[in-house]
Amino acid sequence: MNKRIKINRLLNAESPMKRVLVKGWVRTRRDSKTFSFIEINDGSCLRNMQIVADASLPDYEEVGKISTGSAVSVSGALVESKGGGQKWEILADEITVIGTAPETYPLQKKRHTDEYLRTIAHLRPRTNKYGAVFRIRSELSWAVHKFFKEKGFHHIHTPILTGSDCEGAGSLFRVTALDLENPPKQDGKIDFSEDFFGTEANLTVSGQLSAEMFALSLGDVYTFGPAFRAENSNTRRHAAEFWMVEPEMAFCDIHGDMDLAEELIRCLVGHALRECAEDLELFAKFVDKSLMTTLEGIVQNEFVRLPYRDAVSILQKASQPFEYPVEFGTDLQTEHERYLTEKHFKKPLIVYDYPKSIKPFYMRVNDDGDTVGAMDALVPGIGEIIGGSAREERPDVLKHRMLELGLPEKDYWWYLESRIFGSAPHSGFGLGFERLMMLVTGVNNIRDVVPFPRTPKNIEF
RNA sequence: UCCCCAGUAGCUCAGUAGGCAGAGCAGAUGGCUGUUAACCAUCGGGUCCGCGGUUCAAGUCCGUGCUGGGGAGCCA
Repeated sequence: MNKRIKINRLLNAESPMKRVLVKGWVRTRRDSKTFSFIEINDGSCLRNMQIVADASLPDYEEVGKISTGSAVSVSGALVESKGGGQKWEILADEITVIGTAPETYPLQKKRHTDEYLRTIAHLRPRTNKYGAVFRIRSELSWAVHKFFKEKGFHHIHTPILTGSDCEGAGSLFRVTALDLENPPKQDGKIDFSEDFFGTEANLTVSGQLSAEMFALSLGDVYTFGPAFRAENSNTRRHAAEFWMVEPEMAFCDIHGDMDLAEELIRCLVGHALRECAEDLELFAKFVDKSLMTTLEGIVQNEFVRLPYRDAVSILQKASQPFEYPVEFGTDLQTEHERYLTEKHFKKPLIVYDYPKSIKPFYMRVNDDGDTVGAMDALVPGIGEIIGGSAREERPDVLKHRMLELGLPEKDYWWYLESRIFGSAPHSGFGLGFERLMMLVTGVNNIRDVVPFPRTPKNIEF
C-alpha cells in the first residue's frame, strides 16, 4: 500500500496519477443515481479534494451512509475533473470509513457565527475559516523564528514560573503547591516559605527582564512564548494567556528599537502575503473586504514616527471631541490611538518618548528628564500591537527611579547587578502575537485567533 | 469592574398591537441530476435562557440572575 498524500500536493499536481491514497474528513456528499461526489479536507490546505465514488464500488452501500464530518480513507486514481469547479479529482476504487460522525455533528454545511463556534472550540478548526486561521498562525510563528535567525538573534527560553511580580504591572496568576483547603499560616497570613519554591510564585507576565540578561551576554536575543495576565479584561483584544515575541538588543537605542519593530511587522505581513495567499483570500472575501489594501499598504509604506509631544499637539488640534482630555503627562487613550492611526495618518505609526510619569521604572530616562525612551506601535483596527523601550542602563538613575516608584532593591538585586557589571545600553519590545494575527487576518476578536482561548470566566477545552 | 445590546427548533433567524410557536438550512424517507453550500417532494423536531411579578391571557410587559456580544478601563 502506498503512503497517504496530502491534498495540497495533489491539487498542485502536474499530471494524473494512477494510484493515490488520501485521508481526511468529509465536508459534504452529493449523490447521483450511479455515483456520489464526496468532498474531503485533510487540513493541508483550504481546498477540498473531490472524490468520485461509482456505484460499481464493492462497498457502495456504505458510501451512501458516509456523513458530513466522518474520517475516511480513499484510494484511487488522480484524474482531471470532468466538472467545472476543480482541476483534479480522485476516481475512487476503495473507500474506508475510519471514524463515523452521526447526524448530531455540530458543524453544518452552512455559515456559523463565531460566537457559536467558540462554544465548540474542539471542532471549529475543521471549518474553512478556522482551518485557515491556524494554518496562518503556524506559518507566522515559523516566520518569526526565520526573521530573527536571519538577523543573527538567539532564541532564549525564558521561564514561565517567576518568583517576583516584576514590573508590578498587571494582576498575576499565583502558582502554588500548597493545600488550599488548609494552607500553612504564620501570624494569620499564608506562610509561603512552606510552598514549593519557599516563596510566592506566579506565572510570568513577560520574559523581558530575563531576556535583558541574555542580551547583555549573547548580544541580540528574542523570546517567543506565552504570557499570563490575571486582569479582568473583557474586550476583543485581551486574553489571559497570550503569546509574545520579545526581542532584546544590546548596544541599541530607542531608534534602533523602532527600526526593528517596523521591520519585523512589515516582514511578517509580507511573509503572510507570499506564503498564505490562498488562506488570506478567504479573509479578504468574507471577513474584511479591505484586508489586502491594508496589508499591502503596511508592506509598501514606512510607518510614521511621532514623538509623544507631537501626538499630543495633533490631538489637541483635532476637530473631533474626545471623551478624555489630552495634555502632556496623560497616557493616550484608545480613542486617541484610534484617531491617530485610523483617521489622521491612516496607517501604522510609532509614538515614542513618552512622559516618565506614566511609564515603568526600567525605561531609559531621556536627557530632558521628563520623558523616557518608550515606544508604542499602533495599527489601524487593533491599536497597540507593540510596546517597547530603551532600558535604563545607568545604575544610579535606575536606583533612583525604583526609589521613586517604591520598588524594593532587594527583589531586583540581579537586575541591578547587570547594570553594575559591564552595563551597556540596550532596547527591546514586546509584540502581541495574537494582535499580529488579528492584523494579518482581519479577524476582530482575539478569541478567534487562539486555539483554545482563556479569558475571564472561560477556560473550558 | 462600568455602560449598552442580545438569548425562540441541531444551526441561522422571523415572530406584527399581549391572544393556538414560524421559515430557511441540517436530519430521516423518496425522486432527479457530472454535482459544486446541488435541486424537488414528504416527515419528524420547541423547558421561547432561569427565577419571580403584572394580566382573563406573556416568546412579547416589569424585576432579578445567568450566559454571550459590543464599547470603556488595564495592556500585548
